[in-house]
Amino acid sequence: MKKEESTSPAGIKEIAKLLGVSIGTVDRALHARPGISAKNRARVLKMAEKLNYKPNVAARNLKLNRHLRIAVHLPHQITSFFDPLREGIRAAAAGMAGVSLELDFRTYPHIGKGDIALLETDVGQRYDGIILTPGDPAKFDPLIRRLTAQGTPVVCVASDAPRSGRLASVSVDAAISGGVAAELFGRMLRKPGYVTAITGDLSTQDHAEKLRGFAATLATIAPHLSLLPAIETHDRPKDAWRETLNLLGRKPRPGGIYVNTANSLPILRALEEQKALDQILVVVTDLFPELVPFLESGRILATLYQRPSTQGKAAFESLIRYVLDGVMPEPITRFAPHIILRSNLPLFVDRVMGGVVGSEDSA
Amino acid sequence: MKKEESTSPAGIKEIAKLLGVSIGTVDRALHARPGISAKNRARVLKMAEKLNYKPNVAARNLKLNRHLRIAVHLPHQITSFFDPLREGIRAAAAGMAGVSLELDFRTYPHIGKGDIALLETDVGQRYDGIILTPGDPAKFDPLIRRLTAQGTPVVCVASDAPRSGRLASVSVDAAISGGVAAELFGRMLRKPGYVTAITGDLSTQDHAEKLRGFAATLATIAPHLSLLPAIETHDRPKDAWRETLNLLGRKPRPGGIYVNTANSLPILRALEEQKALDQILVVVTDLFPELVPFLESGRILATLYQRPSTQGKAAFESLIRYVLDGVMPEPITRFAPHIILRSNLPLFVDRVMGGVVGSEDSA
DNA sequence: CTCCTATACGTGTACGTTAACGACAGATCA
DNA sequence: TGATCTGTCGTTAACGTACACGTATAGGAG
Repeated sequence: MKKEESTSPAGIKEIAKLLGVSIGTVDRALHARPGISAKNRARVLKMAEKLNYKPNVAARNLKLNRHLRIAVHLPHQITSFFDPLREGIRAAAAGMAGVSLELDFRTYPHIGKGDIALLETDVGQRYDGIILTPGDPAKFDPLIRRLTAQGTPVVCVASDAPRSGRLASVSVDAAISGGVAAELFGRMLRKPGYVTAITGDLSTQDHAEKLRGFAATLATIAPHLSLLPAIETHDRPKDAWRETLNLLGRKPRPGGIYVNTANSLPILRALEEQKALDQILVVVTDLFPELVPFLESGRILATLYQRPSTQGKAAFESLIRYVLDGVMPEPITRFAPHIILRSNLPLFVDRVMGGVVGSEDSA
Repeated sequence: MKKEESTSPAGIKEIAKLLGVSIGTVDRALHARPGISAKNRARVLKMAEKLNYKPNVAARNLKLNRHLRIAVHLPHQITSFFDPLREGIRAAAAGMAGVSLELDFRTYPHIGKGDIALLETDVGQRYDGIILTPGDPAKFDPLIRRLTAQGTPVVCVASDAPRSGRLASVSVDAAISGGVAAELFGRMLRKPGYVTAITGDLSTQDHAEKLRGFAATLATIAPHLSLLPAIETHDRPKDAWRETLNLLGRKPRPGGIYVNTANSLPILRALEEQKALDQILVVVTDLFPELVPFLESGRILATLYQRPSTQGKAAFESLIRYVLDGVMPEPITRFAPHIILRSNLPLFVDRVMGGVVGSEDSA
C-alpha cells in the first residue's frame, strides 16, 4: 500500500467538451492541420497538455489501417550473425499485431565492397522505413542521406553510418567488446607475455574499433602483456588458416588470441592441428553450432556474443515506433556483448542438434 | 529481392461473407459462446483456420475498453535490486499505450519470513493480474494457488514458486550464475587452492541454488580448487562484516570469494580493512553506486548482474499478453546474468553521480 | 444588396470487434 | 388453436480516432 499509479483515460472529445468546441477542431489542433484559428489551437494544446492527453493507439491504428512496407537490407554472408538478426526482426514484427506490415528482406553481396544496386532501386520505391547494415561510408552515406531527405527513415544495425543522417543506429559497443577480451587475457595470463588479434577487414568500422578497444584496454589494464601486430584475414577462410599457421611458427608465441572474424572456424582448426589450443587462450566473437564443442570443452575461453537477435529486435522497434507514433528513438544504442563461457553456454544454445543456436534473452 | 513476408488482413466479416452467415455467428463461434449450432460452429472454425484469422487487437482493445488493475508485490528491502525491477515494470507499462491500466505497487517486509498479510487482502480485491516475488513456499504456495483458482494470474519474478500453479516465472538462472563464478575462479586461479562463498539466507531458493551451482561447476571445471564451507550471513550487515573477518583469520585463506548477498558492501569493506582485496578475487552479484569504484579499480573481479529491469519488463509482458490476448507465456524464463567487468562497466552505469545505476540493455 | 471566397468550425462516416437486442422459426403446453 | 418458450441467427450501436465533407461567418468586390 505504498505507491499507486494509473494511466487514466484522457480522450479527444473530453477536451472538446471542456473547451466547448468540436472534436474536429481538437483534431486539427493536435495534428497541426490548417483550418483553425491560432487562439483555438493554443487553447486546445494547453488543455491537452493539462489533461496529459495520449492518443489512443488502438483507435488510431484501427482508423488509419496503414499497410507498412519495411525493407531490410543485410549482407548475404556471415549467416551465423545475420540469420538470427533477421529472426529478431521477424519476431518483433510478429508481436506487432493489429498493424498490417510487410517485411521485404533483401541481401547485398559484401559489407566492405558495398554493392548497393538493390538499395539504389529502393530509393525509387516507396518504403515506410529501411533497416540496413552500412558498409563503405563513401557509398552508403550519400544513399542514406538521399533516403532520409526523401522522408524514408533509415535505421542502421550491426554497424553505424554516423554522418549519414540516419534515424538511429543499433550495435554492440565494439571498443568495449575488444576491451573485454583484453581484460580477460590480463586476468588469466598473470606472467608477462604476448597476445595478438586475428581480425577481419580492418577497413570496416566495426573490426577496426574492436582492435582499438583491445589495444587500449590492454595498455591500461594489462600492461604486462604486449600486443603482437594484428593479423588481418579480410574474412577469407584460407587466409585465416594460413595466417594462423604463420603466427604459430613465429618467434614469440602469444598466450592469447583475440579472434574477431566471421571465419573463426578455420583458425580454430589450424590451432588444433598444431596442438596449440591447450596453451593459448582464445576469445571469439560469434556463436554457431560448430563452435559449441570448443566452448563446452574450454578450448575456447569465451565468446563475446554480438546478440544479433536482440539487435534486430531493437532496430525494428526503434523504426516502427518512429513510423507509427512519431517518437524519436535513441540515436545511438550500444549493447554490451554477452560474455559466453562454458558455464553459461547452455542458456544460449537451444537445439544444437537442429543447428539452431539462439534464444539469447528475449524469450 | 530474396524473401517477402506480409501480415495479411483476414477479417471477421470476411469469414462471415464467405460462409453466408452473419458476423454475430462468427463471433459466437470464435468465442465459444452459446447460441450457435454445432454445424455452424465447426464451419466457422474451419474457415478461420484456413484463412489464418488473427483478431485485430487494435479493434478489440478499442471495443472492450478494459481498465486493468495489476498488483506488484515486492519486498521493500534490497532496493538496489527491486527498485530497478519496479522501474522495468513501469517502463514496460508506459509502452502499453491504448490500454488503461493501473499499477498497484505494494511491499512486504521480508522475503524469507513472508509476511503476506497484504497479499491476503488482495485475494479479496479483484486484480486482473499479480506480479510478486515469492518467499517461503509454505506460505506463498497456497496463497498463489488460491489466487490462480480464483482466476487471477500470478507471475513470479526474481524467485520461483514451482508448485504453486503460477502462470509463469522470470528469474536469472541461479545455478548457472553460481557456475560462472566458479569458472572465473577456475580460470584465474591456476594453482591448487581454496575458494569459498559468502551467501545470504540459504533457506531461500535463490541463494541455495546459486551455491549448488557454484559447488557443482567448481568440481567439474576447476577440480584444483577446493571449496571451503560457505558462510551464511542471513542478509544481516553486521554478520557479514564479522564473518568476513573470521574467515580471513582462519587457516587456509581462500583465493576467491563468491559473494552472494544483498549486503556485499560490509564484506568488501572488511576485506579492504585487512588489505586482502589485492590477493583475493571477489565476485559479487549486484550493482549499486558504492560498488562502482571497486569494479573500476579491479578490486572486484566481476559482478554477475541480475538484470532486474529486464526481469521486470519480461514479467510484466508475460502477464499482460496473457491477460489481453490470452497467449500462454513461457512457463519458465531464465535469464543469463550479465558478467560485468571493469572493461564493460561503462555500458551499465548511467549516472553514478546521481546515484543511478542502470539502463541494462532495454534502451 | 448580392455574390463570391476564404476562413473557421461542426458533422458524419468508417476502421474491426464485441455484445446486447430483436427476429423468427419450430416445439411445447394450456 | 393460441400463447409461450427455446434455440438459432441477423442486426446494430458503440469504442476513440482520422478525415472528407457540409456549413456558418466575415470581409470584400461588383
